Amino acid sequence: MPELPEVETIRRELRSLILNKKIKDFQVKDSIFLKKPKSKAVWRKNITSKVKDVTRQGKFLIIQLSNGLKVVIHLRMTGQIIYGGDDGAKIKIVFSDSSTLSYYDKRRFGEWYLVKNEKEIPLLCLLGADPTEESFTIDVLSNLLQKRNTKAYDFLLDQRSISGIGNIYVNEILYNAKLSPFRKTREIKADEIEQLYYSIREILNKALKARGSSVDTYLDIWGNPGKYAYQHVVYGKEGEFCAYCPNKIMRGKLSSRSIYFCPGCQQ
DNA sequence: AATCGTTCCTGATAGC
DNA sequence: TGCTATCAGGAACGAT
Repeated sequence: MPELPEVETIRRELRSLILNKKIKDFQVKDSIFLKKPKSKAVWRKNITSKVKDVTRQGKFLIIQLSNGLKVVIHLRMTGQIIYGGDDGAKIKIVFSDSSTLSYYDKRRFGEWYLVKNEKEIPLLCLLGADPTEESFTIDVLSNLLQKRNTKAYDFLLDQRSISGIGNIYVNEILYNAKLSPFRKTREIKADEIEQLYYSIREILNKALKARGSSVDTYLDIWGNPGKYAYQHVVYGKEGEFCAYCPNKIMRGKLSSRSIYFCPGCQQ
């Protein structure tokens, strides 16, 4: 499940690798990933341009081309981007120096767009604050929490409030902040908001330093796993003792996905 | 209008 | 042992 730290790790290294390279060919083995346009031929015709920049918005990876078009990729659950790669790739970008980028995706949920404007992608134009930016302050978080009337867990996962957090980091963040996943956003007090803010920053920064979490299929562009899963304290840790109290980490269901939390610390 | 539950997809694994 | 059923989760979609 590539979330902000994983997509950002990919972006940073991909950028320095493919900047100013010209795309020579675009090979597609499975068209399910091409969301807009859907035609393989239109992609092949329009993608042959130079890479001007590689950016990220939330969990979207964006390859900016000199011809003004943008290749927007969302890895969803099992999407992988590998520099080089093999013949098993579902999509392959070939550069004029013969280097390649390969795309793999076991569960086929990934999304590829080739658009003039990000606004053509429904969720992308609605994305909320990037929690790793300087502009994301305690006040910003506080205002966002007031605007919503939902549970802390659902709030953090909603890409329209804060972008980039998925199920691994939401569980780690809430535990670190000692905040219940069921807590209503408007009922969170000022000192708790401050703690939540620092937990968001700290967990995402540490995950970024460790090059992300490889619990399922995530790999960096070299095909190597990230190391943050070794630092997970609640995600996938059902039944293990909490580090701060005598309780054990519990697993439950919220909004039809798995939540992991300490019933003692996160009241 | 905003929130909540269901669906998509396939590989891994629990359970009979 | 071998098969089937269930689970995993990001975000669109439909229902409330």
